[in-house]
Amino acid sequence: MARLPDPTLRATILNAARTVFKQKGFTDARMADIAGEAGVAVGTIYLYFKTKEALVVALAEEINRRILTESVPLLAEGNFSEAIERSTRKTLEICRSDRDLVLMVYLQVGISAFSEPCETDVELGNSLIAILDERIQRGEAKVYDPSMLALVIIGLVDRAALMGFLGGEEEAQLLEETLIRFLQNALVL
Amino acid sequence: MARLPDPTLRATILNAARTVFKQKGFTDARMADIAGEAGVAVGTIYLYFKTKEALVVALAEEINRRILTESVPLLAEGNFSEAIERSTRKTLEICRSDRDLVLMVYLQVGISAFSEPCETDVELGNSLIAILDERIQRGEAKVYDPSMLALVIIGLVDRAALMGFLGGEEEAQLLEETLIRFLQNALVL
Amino acid sequence: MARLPDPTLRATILNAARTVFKQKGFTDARMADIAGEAGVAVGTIYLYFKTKEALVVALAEEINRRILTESVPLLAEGNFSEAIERSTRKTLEICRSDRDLVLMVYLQVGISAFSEPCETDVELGNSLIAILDERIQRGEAKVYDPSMLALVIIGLVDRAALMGFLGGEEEAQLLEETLIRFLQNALVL
Amino acid sequence: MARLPDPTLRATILNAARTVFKQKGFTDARMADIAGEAGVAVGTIYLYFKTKEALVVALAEEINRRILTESVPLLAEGNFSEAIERSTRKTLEICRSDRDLVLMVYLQVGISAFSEPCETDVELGNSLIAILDERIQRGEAKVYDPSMLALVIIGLVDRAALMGFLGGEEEAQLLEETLIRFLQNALVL
DNA sequence: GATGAATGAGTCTTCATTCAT
DNA sequence: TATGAATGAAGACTCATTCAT
Repeated sequence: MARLPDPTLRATILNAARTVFKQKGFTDARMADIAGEAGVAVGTIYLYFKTKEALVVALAEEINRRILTESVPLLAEGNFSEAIERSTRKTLEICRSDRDLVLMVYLQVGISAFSEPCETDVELGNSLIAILDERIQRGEAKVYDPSMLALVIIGLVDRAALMGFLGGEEEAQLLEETLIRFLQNALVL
Repeated sequence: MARLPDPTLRATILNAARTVFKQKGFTDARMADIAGEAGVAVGTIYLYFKTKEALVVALAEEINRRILTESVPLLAEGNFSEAIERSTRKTLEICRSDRDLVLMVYLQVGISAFSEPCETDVELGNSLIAILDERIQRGEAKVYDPSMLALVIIGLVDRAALMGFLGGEEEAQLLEETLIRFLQNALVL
Repeated sequence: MARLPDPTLRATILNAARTVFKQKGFTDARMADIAGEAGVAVGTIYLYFKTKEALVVALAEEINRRILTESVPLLAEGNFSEAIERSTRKTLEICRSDRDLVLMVYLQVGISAFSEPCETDVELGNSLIAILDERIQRGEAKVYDPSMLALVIIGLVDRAALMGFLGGEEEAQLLEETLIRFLQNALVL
Repeated sequence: MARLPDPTLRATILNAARTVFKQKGFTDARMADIAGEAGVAVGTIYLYFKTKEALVVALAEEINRRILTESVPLLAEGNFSEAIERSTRKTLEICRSDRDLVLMVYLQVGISAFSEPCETDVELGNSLIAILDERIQRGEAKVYDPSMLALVIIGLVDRAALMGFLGGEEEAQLLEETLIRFLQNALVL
């Protein structure tokens, strides 16, 4: 019986991968598990993703993409100090609703440590650089090298998101406030 | 009386593990490689380390221990702003001379993400908390929750160290300066 | 549609296992040897048999099945004394043509001594019990507890088959005659 | 601290081996377990036994030796029919008090199937042959080839012992009675 | 004799990936 | 496009045995 071509199959598989990775971790997740969760055959996964690692990268890209479109623009709008707060909260919120994805991003560090950063990593960096450069030009931000600053901020927020997850709810909240003030103090002129 | 346990063997094996992990990464490093590098039999490794992962954890503990004894105390001495600079430079220097270990530490995030933080992680955090608390009490540092602040700083410096390694020498230098000023701005009252 | 499962592959693998077990014994037989003999990949074996021991059990079931269908029915037909002779000769013949399998059956005693008897063991016992009970009812056989008698006979013939193999051809023949008369004297009224 | 030379160490080790083999089976029993149970170092075992298998053979010899000295002579004394009963009961009693050893004997079949029978196997066979031959000469026993008959009887009793153990107490008793009458019917003229 | 640290050969099994259908 | 049977490389770990003390 021919299955109708499913244009959303890629997304279905990716969601299945997320679920299974969350339950079992990267190493213990078997492609067969993911196939089962997605309701497809193992071979089908390979029509959409070249390797198991590609699934992780795609998952990481997904959260990067969300931050890129939902969180980063907030940093460019309005008063810098408030922008930092809004943007940081948004980023942590995104991470919170996809906590497993954040772990994936970190896992990916292991995967890509010796390889190339993925496309959205670069995009995310560039967007941030542009915004920070603009803020510096306008005299709203302390003067840093924008590229390095972007690295520092991404790393910091990323790491804070992970740390928040490893602790409890209350601690996460406290960490969020600390992080925002930390960033404001470090950045706002 | 039987052959006495060789007290240096553990260190020999650990160094071999560092070398091999550096060359091949965690996953591609075979226990046989490590044994060969250490000049012992494979089984001997298992007399000192329960699993392959235990080698990584031990390696991570090593760098934590160095930061704890060499780098953290610098943060407590003298003028806070200068202490931040000295301590940060020292930390990055330690990381630089053991860049492979840093990657290991990051890899360990993958290993221990769902498990307990290792002993030295906790110690490192507590030391930092004590120092920051003291600085805040003395009115030298901006007021943050010390625990959260410690997390933020550890994460930040850690991440920066990793990032520096992924880039070139020049970029690493620039990142170091950026990081120090970032920390100073965020912390010093 | 995927490659269809090869219905003969299970038998091919089982035969290869028989050959290799015969040559090397259970412990020294490597799964790779069996795979090579069968002309399949190692992993393929695991599609049909859960473990190496499962191969032995399957082999043991095979000879049980043959005895059950070819040998046991002879015990029910015609004159009891002659039935004993025919059935015993047939059993030993089956064992002779599959001498390696008999050793496997014995090996299985080691494997399953503390676990459940396999399905065909039970079937074999039940068939024998039914026949012996019938013979006793008809006054053709000396009166024993049929269940226990079945155990005794199975054990005896089984053991004799093994012993015959361990000796030479001539001895085997002599053992066969001895066994038949032994059974006739013990059983026939 | 020098341990006093223990003349019973061989027996101590053998008993430890019996205990551990009983608990874990041959394959899963580690030499270290046996050493621990015996309260000696691993290397010490090798002063008394060449290999792990040698422990099994020694254990098997032990039960053979007991049957040889305690059970077989009973078969030579007095009325044949009663001698069969007494001897069989004794044999099964020996097996019952050392049920683990019987399993070892069976395990040994796996070990020695392709190698030589052990010394006491031969002795046991010869003793039995002599007695049966004598009984036949005296016209007390049905005429069989004594060698083959010995094999049949040893195998039968041995197997019955094993089977009895796998069942319950009551079944064992029933099996014993069945076996004795079976042997009497088959043997006594 | 006794010890037990060191050895290292040995292998079952897994599972990402392929490809015939 | 989808399937899933077949592949086979890969490797952590065990444990019987040795031997320096």
